Amino acid sequence: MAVTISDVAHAAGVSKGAVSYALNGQPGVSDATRGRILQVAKELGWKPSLRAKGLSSAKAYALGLVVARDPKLLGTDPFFPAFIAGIEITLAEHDYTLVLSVATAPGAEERAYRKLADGGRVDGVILTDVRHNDSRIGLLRELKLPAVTLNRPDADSPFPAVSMDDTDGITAAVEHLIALGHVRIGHVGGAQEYIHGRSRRRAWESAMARAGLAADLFAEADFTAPGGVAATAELLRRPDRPTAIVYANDLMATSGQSFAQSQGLSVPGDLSVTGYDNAEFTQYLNPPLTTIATDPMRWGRVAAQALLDQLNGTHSGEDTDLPAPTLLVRASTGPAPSRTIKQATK
Amino acid sequence: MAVTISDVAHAAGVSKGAVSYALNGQPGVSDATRGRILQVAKELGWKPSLRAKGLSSAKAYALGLVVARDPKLLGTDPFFPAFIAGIEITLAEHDYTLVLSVATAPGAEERAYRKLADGGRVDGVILTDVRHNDSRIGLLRELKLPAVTLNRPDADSPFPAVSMDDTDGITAAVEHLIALGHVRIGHVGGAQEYIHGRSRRRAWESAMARAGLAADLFAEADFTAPGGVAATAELLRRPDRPTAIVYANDLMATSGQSFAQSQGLSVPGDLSVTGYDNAEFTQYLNPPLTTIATDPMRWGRVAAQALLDQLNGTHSGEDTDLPAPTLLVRASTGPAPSRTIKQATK
DNA sequence: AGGCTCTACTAAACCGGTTCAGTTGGTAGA
DNA sequence: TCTACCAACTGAACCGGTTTAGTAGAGCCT
Repeated sequence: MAVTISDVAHAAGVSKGAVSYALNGQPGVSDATRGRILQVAKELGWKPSLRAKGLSSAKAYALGLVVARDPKLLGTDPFFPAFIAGIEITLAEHDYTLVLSVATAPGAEERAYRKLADGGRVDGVILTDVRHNDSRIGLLRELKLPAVTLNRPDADSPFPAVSMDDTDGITAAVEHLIALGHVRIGHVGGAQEYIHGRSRRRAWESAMARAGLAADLFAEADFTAPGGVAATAELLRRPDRPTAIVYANDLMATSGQSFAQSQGLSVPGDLSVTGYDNAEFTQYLNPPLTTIATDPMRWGRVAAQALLDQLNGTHSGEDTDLPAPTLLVRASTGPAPSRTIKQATK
Repeated sequence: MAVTISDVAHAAGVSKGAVSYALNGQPGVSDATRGRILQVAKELGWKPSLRAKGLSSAKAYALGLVVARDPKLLGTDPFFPAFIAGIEITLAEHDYTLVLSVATAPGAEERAYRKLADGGRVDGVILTDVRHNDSRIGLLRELKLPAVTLNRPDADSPFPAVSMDDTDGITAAVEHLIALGHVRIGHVGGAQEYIHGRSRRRAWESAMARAGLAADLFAEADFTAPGGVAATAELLRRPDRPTAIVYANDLMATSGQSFAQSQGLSVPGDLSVTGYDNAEFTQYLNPPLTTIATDPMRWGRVAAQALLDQLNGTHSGEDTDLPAPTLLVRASTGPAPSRTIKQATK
């Protein structure tokens, strides 16, 4: 329908091949001819057909991202939109596009990867939310789909990783609380199925151990708000209940803080709380949340670049380490209560 | 690299054409032959190449969505992730994929649409965040790119719209506040450049007029949290400051409520507050936010279906109306204060 | 002058599908 | 028995690029 390479060739009085060489900056045409062809192409408003290009060069000029989340969780996590924006910044510079799949139903995730791979819709994918012994590693290997993972999987993975350490942030949070005099510091973890759920828990354990404190106040949740409530309730029910809780993400911290307040506890008077992610709304909570400020946009930018490098063979093969996120102290953390612990009112 | 239609044809002892007919359910092959071909194709693990299919049938089998937002705002709006999930649900049923573009820099938006159109990367796009006299309508017309708009643009648009009325929700919020005895009900609007910013403002004005109340407590903001703070500050500075504020979205309501509290006002004792969207975190605010519960996922599902219908010519050409979102009363709204107005403490 | 190499280009094959124009064989109708 | 027609299939063109093999002509060397 639009103007094709043949039209340009005809108008410039050369063959299709010459036009292709000229437009791709390849040798095989004189500078004079190249200039004329480019001129004609511009005049005719020629735009290369991605489809034709893809067919002959066996590339899709697209990267894939499969997000497997509960729809409820999707709208709340501030990570993805910023992360995707970062990916786009990189892709826009390379005439690639992003194909996004959202898998909400169980089993839909594997189907989504297969769909992207089978038809050759994408040239590679970015793997987020890496899980313990993640089955997707094997799947992608089987599908022969190049990939980049966010953080290094605990299972053997042939794919380069782009990592943002979460140890430092959690450690800083725990040390901040210890400096405030807290001793019984609990941790509400994300699903331990995720490696970032695990690493944050381990970071909390290590920091506690280094300070000679017992890391026994742990409750596992699932990164969701209701999960945060349940886990917080569990910790507060303990006879030796914590005076501070380090949450594995902002959403759980938000709902946990809200729950504690509804039980008559003052934050941070009776309970200090820290989050993770620095979602924008956390600064408008009452009190504003002490949290750990990550940079998802940068993560997206770098991950996309690593994948592109891998596709054109210029990737070093080594993992990339991003600067660790830092602690952002706000008003949800304060000195440990000096009085004897009083049970939370039921 | 993979198995092609020629491989299947050879293995089944027929021509490429016959295989194509068989696999697409077209007439021209006997049932016996068709069965044999399908059998062979399955055995060989044949998957059609999207690229080849796209080239010969002049389709991309993909829909586009361009999101033009400030990166800061992106992470906070609960609308998009759920909306995109809805789109995916529909697309997954039709072997289409979603190409997502995020345009953060000014001017990037138009480039993004051109990029999607030029190479033939997508067969159509969904237009969100429709603006007053939206220039994208003309652009898409020029690019000959089929589209569906979310809500009907105020400028002349040839594209079908999928609408979710926001009048009812805002009206319900205002009436709820009036029933609680409020008289001075303000409105913090979103950017009036957006048609949903305008329609929410008009809905507030109409509801006030119907109750015989003056609609003079308006402050325009931009749907962002800092904007909500500024607009709230402006309204509270007025001598006849409002006892209730209807916000055009949750993010502004959240930051506005937080700001009012920081000024020593009690919510809802001194000031009642309503939001719009029902972002999950709003139920964990202190107090939980009265807001309007929309259904972005359904919107995405229906919009994608409308676009697909349009592409294969089965669209009626009429706009689709979705059920209006409803008011969700929580604790941020309460009876109007009976005492004389005291100035907010500075 | 003949042979050689190099540049600049053309013609055609190719990617993997769809689709159109024929071809074949069988059956029905006269 | 001859024609007409139809179902079932084949071969080739086609989509719009890339890429390979081949060629014409210029320039250089001996």
